[in-house]
Formats: sequence, structure tokens, C-alpha cells
Amino acid sequence: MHSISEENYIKAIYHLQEGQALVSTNDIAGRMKTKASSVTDMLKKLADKKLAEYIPYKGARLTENGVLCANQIIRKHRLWEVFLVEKLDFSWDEVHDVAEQLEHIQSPKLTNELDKFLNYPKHDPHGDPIPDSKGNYEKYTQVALGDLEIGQQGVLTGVVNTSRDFLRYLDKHEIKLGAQIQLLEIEEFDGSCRVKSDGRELYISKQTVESLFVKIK
Amino acid sequence: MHSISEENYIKAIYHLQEGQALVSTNDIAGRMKTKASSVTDMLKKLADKKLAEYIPYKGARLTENGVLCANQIIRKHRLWEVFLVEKLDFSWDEVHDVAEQLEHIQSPKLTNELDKFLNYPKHDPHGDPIPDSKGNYEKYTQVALGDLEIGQQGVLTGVVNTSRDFLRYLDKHEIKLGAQIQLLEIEEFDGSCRVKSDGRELYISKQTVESLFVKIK
DNA sequence: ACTAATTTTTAGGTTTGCCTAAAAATAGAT
DNA sequence: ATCTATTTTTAGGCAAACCTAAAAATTAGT
Repeated sequence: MHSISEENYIKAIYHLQEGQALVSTNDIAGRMKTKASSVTDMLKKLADKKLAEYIPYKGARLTENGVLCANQIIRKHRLWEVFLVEKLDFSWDEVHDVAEQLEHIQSPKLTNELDKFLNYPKHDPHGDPIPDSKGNYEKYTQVALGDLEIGQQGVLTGVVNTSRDFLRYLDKHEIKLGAQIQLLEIEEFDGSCRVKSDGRELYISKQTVESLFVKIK
Repeated sequence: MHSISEENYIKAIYHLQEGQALVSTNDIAGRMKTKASSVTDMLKKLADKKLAEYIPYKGARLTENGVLCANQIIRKHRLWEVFLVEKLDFSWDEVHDVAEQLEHIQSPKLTNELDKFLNYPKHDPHGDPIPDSKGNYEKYTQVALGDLEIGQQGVLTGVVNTSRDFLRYLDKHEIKLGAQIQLLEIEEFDGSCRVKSDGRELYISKQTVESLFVKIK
């Protein structure tokens, strides 16, 4: 098995290697809030364990095994987030730190039973997809709310910005994931939008529009 | 906060100090499956943190603070056990290892919300009492099934032996916690008993009788 | 292309929690 | 009461995961 520290590095590399061919030591250090020298130590260890390929001075990326491992951690993280929000009345902005702890619990049975208990959710409360027990997840087309055509509608599936303030703002205006949302008008002057969600019309700022993702058919 | 290792020692001392004035280094080492020298190291640290009193060569016991801490860990452990059995279809004999991991998750909100979600259970699936958020728990009189008077009845509240085999045996014979159980007869010759549980009469061995606890009024 | 700036690695150190082996203290037996 | 056996502590080490500071490699500017 892998230590919690190893798992955290795996997760960090996974998120950083999106697109990138190789992830730099410094980028990992930034994300992990450690020093570059600590990252070098760990990269050697992950390479020894065949979880990452590591080319000194060039960078690293996860092997197939490493990606599999990352998917399992992310699966657990996101399932726990669903649990916290749906069953224990946590709000979006409170789940992250706890899920960060829960994602390291080792018990395939626990993970799979939790998945069943939650009715095999496909997305977490932020709209991010939840990998299944084999590591596969739904890669639907997400598009920024602001990129919809006027009059077009979609289902709110995710947020880019996960700052506490932003999530509180959404809660306050009762903008919920899974809600149908329709773009009615874009104000030329400041980029703000008039949208319709759950039957209510509301105005939202350019910044908010850019932080919301919708799934379109 | 306390490390996972510290928490495990606190829990071990708590369980061992029942009755005892002081718990010996060796007893702790036995329960923790470590060496006595490691225990000495940790006792010094716990004493520094005012979680235990430690008298070299004599032994240790938890301070009031240490007991409070132990109660919180036990609270979490037992709440998670209820969750696993009631919500995720785990059986008695599968919950321990997972609960052992989950008990270290740090989030008072999580613990209290879980408690609420489970409807403030008073006992875990083994019949052990669950401390409330202040560390108080119901100390009812538990008595070994074999110590009942002939004809007396009680509610099955706990098991001493938690070996897989034993728990499976109970499941197989549908002997469940919370069931009303009445002692009908003790066989002089081998100590086995005739009991009545949930309307069914069954014979159980001396060994089993000694491993079952009942709550009497 | 060569030097300067940046990035990355190496070397050596710290803390936590464990270990073994030896020394010290306590408990038990006669 | 003394000697032996057991328990406990001390001393010194090891691995994981972090750190700082210095050295080495890479990248970038002109």
C-alpha cells in the first residue's frame, strides 16, 4: 500500500499533468506546499514504485499504474463529498478538508458500499465526475455558462472557482448544481448576464458567469 | 492536535486502565504490538502533553484530559461502526479495521452530523455504549449471560469475544444484539445452557454463554 | 554563444515513531 | 535478605518525510 504522503503526491501530479507532457518539480512543490527538494525525494520514490516516470531535471508524469491509483483516490474523495453534502448537511464550501482526510481510508468494500448507498452518483457536489471502481468516468462536454448561445439552456454541473466566498454566494442566491439554467441576455457593457434558473430570473456578473459550467445536450 | 500514533496509545491506555490504578509499560506494548522501549518513549510524550501521568518503572494512567480525548476517539469509532453496519451492510466482524481508520478523522462537525444522521445511537453493533459529544455515556449494568438466574431475562447488549468465527456463529444462529434473551436451564455436566431468544429455544455452549453480555433491569 | 537567472538536485540535518541491545530498577523465591 | 528473573529504561540506530543551504543543470537574455 501507499502512504498518505505518496497518495497526496500522486493526486497532485495527476491534476497537474492534464495536457502537460511532464510536470515540473516546482509545480508539484507549489501545489503541495512543500519545497522542491522534498518533491525530488518523493519523485525518486514514486519512480522506484513504478507509479511515476521521472526524468531528472526534466519532470515527471504518472505511469498507467499511477493514474489508476489517482483515480481511486479521486473516486473516494468525490464519493465522500457527495455523502457529506447529501446525507450530513454539509455545504459545498465545508466538504473539502474532510474529504481530503477520508480519501485515504483503505477499504475497497467501504468505497463500493458507499457508492451503492449513495446510488452510484456520477458527479460530486462541484459537478466533477466520479470514477467508477475501474477508474472510468463520464467525460461529458462542459461549457462555460457564458459560452451558451442566447436562449440556450443547460444543466449546471460545475464550478471553476471553489473559494468559500464564491460558494456562499451561490448558496445565497440558490444557484444549485443540477439546476436547469438558461442564458437570456448578455449585457454588452459589462459582460453581466440575465439568466433563468428554476423559473427565477436573475442577473449575474461576468465573473460568476465565467466560473460556472453547464452540461449541454 | 494529536498524531494517530498518540491517539492509538491513548485508546490502549484507556481500555487497560479500567479498574487498574496504573497501567504497565508491558501491557501497553502487548496491546499495541510494539516493544516496551517504544512505549516508554510515547509515555514521556503523553506526559509532556498532560494527557497521561507517568511514573517511571511504575506505570501510567490518563489524566482527565486524556480520558476526554479517549472518549472522543471511542465515540467516533463506535459511531462509524453503527454507520457501517446499518447503512453500508457491513457485518459485525468486518467493521473493526475500517472503524480503526475512521476514528482518526478530525472534524467535530463530521462526528456530530454523523451522530445526528444515525439518530443518536446509544450503543454500537457490539452493544458497547457510545459517548456523547461531551464524553458521557450510559453505564448500564451488563452481566454475563451465564450469571442470570434461571428464568431471568435481559436484553443482549454485547459480546466479549469478537473473533470472526464467533461473530459468524452468532449471525448463523440469528442471535442478535438487542434481542430479548431468557436463561431457561444450565446443564450441570458441561455448563451449556438452554435459552429462549425471540421466541425460539436454543442450546448454547458454556463458552458462548460466557462471551455474551445482557442488560438487566 | 556566453553569462545570468532560474530550476532542480544533492548533502546534511530535524522530528516522529519505531527498533535492538545493554543497563538499571523492581519483584519474586528461597 | 539475597540472589535471580522480570520489567523498564536508556542509548544508539533506522526510515519516512520534511527542511535549509550549496552545488549542478537548465533556460533565457542579449
